[in-house]
Amino acid sequence: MSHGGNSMEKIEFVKVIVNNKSKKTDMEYTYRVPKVLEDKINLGSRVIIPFGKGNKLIEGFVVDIVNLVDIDNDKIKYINEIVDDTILSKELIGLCRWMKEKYMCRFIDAIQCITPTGASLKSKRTITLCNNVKEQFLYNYKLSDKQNELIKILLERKSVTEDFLKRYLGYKDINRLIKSLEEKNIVTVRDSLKSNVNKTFEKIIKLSDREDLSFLINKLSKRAKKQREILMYLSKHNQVEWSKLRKQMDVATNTINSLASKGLIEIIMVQKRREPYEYMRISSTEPLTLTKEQSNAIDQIIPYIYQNTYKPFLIHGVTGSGKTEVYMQLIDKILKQSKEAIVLVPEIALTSQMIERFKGRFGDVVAVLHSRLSLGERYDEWNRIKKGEVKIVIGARSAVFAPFRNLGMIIIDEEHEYTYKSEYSPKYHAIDVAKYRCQMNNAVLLLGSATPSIESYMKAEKGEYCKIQMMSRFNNNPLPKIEIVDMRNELNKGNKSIFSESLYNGIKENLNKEEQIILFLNRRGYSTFISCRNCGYVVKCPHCEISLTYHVNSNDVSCHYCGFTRNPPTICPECRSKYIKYFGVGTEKIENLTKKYFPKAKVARLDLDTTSKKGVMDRTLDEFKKGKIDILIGTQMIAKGLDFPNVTLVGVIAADTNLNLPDFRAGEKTFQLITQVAGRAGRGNKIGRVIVQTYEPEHFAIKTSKNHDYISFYKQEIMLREEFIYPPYSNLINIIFSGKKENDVIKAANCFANIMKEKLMEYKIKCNETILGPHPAPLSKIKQKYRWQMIIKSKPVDQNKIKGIINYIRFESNENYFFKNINISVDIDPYSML
DNA sequence: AGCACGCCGACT
DNA sequence: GTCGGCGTGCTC
Repeated sequence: MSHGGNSMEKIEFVKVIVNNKSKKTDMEYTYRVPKVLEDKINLGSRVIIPFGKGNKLIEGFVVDIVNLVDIDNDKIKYINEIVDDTILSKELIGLCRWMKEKYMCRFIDAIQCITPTGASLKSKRTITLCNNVKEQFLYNYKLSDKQNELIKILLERKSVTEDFLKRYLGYKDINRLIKSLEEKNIVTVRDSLKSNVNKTFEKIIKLSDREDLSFLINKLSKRAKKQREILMYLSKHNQVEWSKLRKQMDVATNTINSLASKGLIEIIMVQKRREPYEYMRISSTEPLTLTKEQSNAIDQIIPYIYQNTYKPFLIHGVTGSGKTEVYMQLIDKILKQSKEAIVLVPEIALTSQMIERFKGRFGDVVAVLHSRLSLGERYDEWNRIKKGEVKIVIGARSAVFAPFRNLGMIIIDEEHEYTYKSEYSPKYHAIDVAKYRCQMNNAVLLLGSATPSIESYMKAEKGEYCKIQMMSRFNNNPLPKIEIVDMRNELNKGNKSIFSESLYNGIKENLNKEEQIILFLNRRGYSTFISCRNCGYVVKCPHCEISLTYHVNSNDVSCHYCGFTRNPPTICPECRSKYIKYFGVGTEKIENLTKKYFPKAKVARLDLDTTSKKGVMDRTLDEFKKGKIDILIGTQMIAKGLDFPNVTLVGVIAADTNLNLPDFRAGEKTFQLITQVAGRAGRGNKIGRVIVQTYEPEHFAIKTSKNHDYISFYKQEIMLREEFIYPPYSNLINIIFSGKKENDVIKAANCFANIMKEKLMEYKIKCNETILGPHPAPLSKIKQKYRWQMIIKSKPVDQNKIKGIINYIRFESNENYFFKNINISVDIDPYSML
C-alpha cells in the first residue's frame, strides 16, 4: 500500500499537532523522525511523542512534512512511535485547517471531531521499584517519612499507577516525591499509552506454508485421527475460525495446539470486525419506476456527476415525493463512476427503514455511522471506509467526515434539521463541511427537504444552489388535510381538557375504523413545572436554574438538562405551605389522559424517557407497524421519518409551545414541525387528517402550514429576517462566558464586550445593534457554572475581521487577565440564541 | 493539561 | 531544614 507518495524522499522533520486540553499548545510542533521510522511516517500519521518538561508521552498527528526548521535544532525531539501510518488524508488535514479558521476551534479539536473518538490514546504513568533496591539497605539512603511510605507500598506491590498513588496518599502534588526517588535511582517511572478501543480478536487456523509440510504430515502418528481430519478440512478450506472448528468438528483445544507445535498449522489472531447491523435481515430491492418529477430531478443532476465539478442542488420536495429513490439512483451512477457517496440523515435511529432500502439495493458496500455505535464499532466502520471496502456511508452529522478518497456526492436529507449543527466544540454545521468537502473533491452536493431552511432556500432563490421542485407525492395521494383548532374557543365552550372536541371525536372515529393515530407534543414528562400557589416559588434545578419536570412512572422530579433527580416536594421549600401544584402538560400526562378517555385503546409513548433503554424504540415502532398499538404518543422523535400506512390521524396537542420563545427561528421551527408531523398521516392508500391545536391560530407560521404552503411562509419569514437583520441577512456569533464565580464571569463578559466595541470602532465596522449583551445566558447556570453570553451580529463581509478581533482579545490583549478561570466558548452561526 | 521552578507559611 | 500549597510560564 502506498502512503501518499512520500516513500521516495527521506523525511527528516514533521510538524505535529499534540493532543492535550490546553489552549496554549494549539500549534504545530516540529519533531525529528528517527531513522527506523523514516519509511513508515507519513502526512496524516498518528504518532506518540515526548512532550513538555517531563517528556510525557502523548498522542500527536503529523499535519505537515518539512525540510527546513525554524527553531533551535537542539530543542527538537524525536518521534517515539507511529500508531497509525495514515489516519488522516491530505484532504482531511485541509478540512481541519479550514474548521479551525471557520469555527475558531483548536486544531486538535477538529482532528478529534473527524477521527473516530475510540481511537484516541490515554496515557498512564506507572512507578516501579528498581531491581537492585533491597529492603535492608534502604536506611543507607537517609529517606524521609513520606519517601519511606511510598517505598513500603512499592515493596508490597511491585508497581503502582500514578492515579493509585494520588488516591492512596491523598494529595495532588506527588510528582516531587516521585522525582526525588527517581533521582536516587530507587524507582523508575514509565509512561504507557492505552487505546480506548478494545479490539476483539479471533483465532484463525490455517495450514502452515512450510515447504516440508507433506513430510511433516506423513510423520504424524497413525493414532492422531482427529488431527488428520482437521488437516483434511484445512486442505479444502483456506482457513477456519477456531470457534467454528471447535463447534463443528468437536475438536479439543489440545488437538489444535498439538498441530501448531508440530508446525503443521498456524494460528493467527485476526481482528474481528463488529457488525452493527448483523441482525438485520435484508431483502434486496430493485430500482423503482420513476415519476416525471423524479426523473426530471435525476436528469438535472447526472451531468454534474459525469462532469467532475462542484455543483450544489436543493431539492424542495413534499413529504412522500420519493426523494429516497432519487438519491439511490444517483448513487448508482456515482458507483458506476467508481466514486463514493455520503448520505446524511438527521437521526439514524429513525432511519432504519432508509438503511434497509440502501442495504437492499447496494448490499455490502454500505456502511452506517452514528453516535449509538460503540467506540469499537465506530472504529471498525471507519477503517472499512478507509480501506475502500465501503462505497456508501449513511449516517448522522459526523458521517460527513467519512474518510473516502474519491468522494463523488454528499446528500443531506432533511437539510433544515437542527441536528446537523453540532452542539459540541467545534460547533460545526454539516452543510458547511459538506460544501467544503464537495468543493475540494469536485463533487455534487445535494440538499433535500420538504421545508428547507430559510438560509438554504434563499440561496436557491439567488441561484447559488440549483433548485429542483418535487411537489406531488409518489403515490399521487393528496397531502393530508390540516385543521387548525383554536383552543381559546374550546375554553369558551367550557372544554377544559387538553383534547379539543374535534381531536377527541377524530380519535374516537379512528379507533372505530381501526386506523392508527399519532399524538404529538414537544415536551416530555408529566408536569413541566411545579410551583407553590402560596408564594409563587417554582421548583428549579439547583445546578441549572431551570424548572424541574415531574415524572409519574418513577415518581420523581428531574432536570431535563443535567439529569438531576429528587423526590417530588409536598411542601413548598420556600414558605413551607402545602399548596404545591403541578402545572404544564408533558407526554406522560397525555398518555395518562388518553388511557383515561379511551380505555379500550392500546397506547404507547416514545420520548427520551422511554427510549433510553436500548431496543425499546425499535420494539415499540415494530408493534405499531404490526397494528398492536392504536395510539402512539411522542415528542420530536416521532415527527420525523416514520412511515406507517395505517396512520390516518395526527394530532398536534400544542402547536405554539415554541412560538413565543425569544428566538428568531421560532416561526420557522413551528412551521417545520407542523409540516413534518403532518407528513406522518396518510402515507398509505387512505387519506390522512391532521388536527393542530393552538392558542394562536392567526400566526402566519400556523396559517401557512394549514395549506402546506412553504412558499408563502418563506416570503413572510424572509421579510421579517430582513427587517430585523437576522440570518441570512446577517451572521451571528455567540460568545459564552462561563465560570464558577458569577462576578468574575460578568467582569470577563463586560471586559470582552468593551474591547470588542473599541476594536469595532477602530476597524470602522458599523456598531449599532452589532453587540447584543452581554447578559445572562438563557440557561444561566449549568452544572454549578454561571453563564453569560454576548451575541455579535454582523454583515457576512465583516465576519472574518470580527473573528480576528475575537482571537486578539482572547490571546493577545493585555486585559486577558480578566479571563482567568473563565471558559470562553465561541459559537459561529448559532442555531438558536437560547 | 502537565510539569518545573520558585515563593511562602506551617510544622517538626 | 522539609513539606506541600499555590502562582507562573513553557511545552518542538
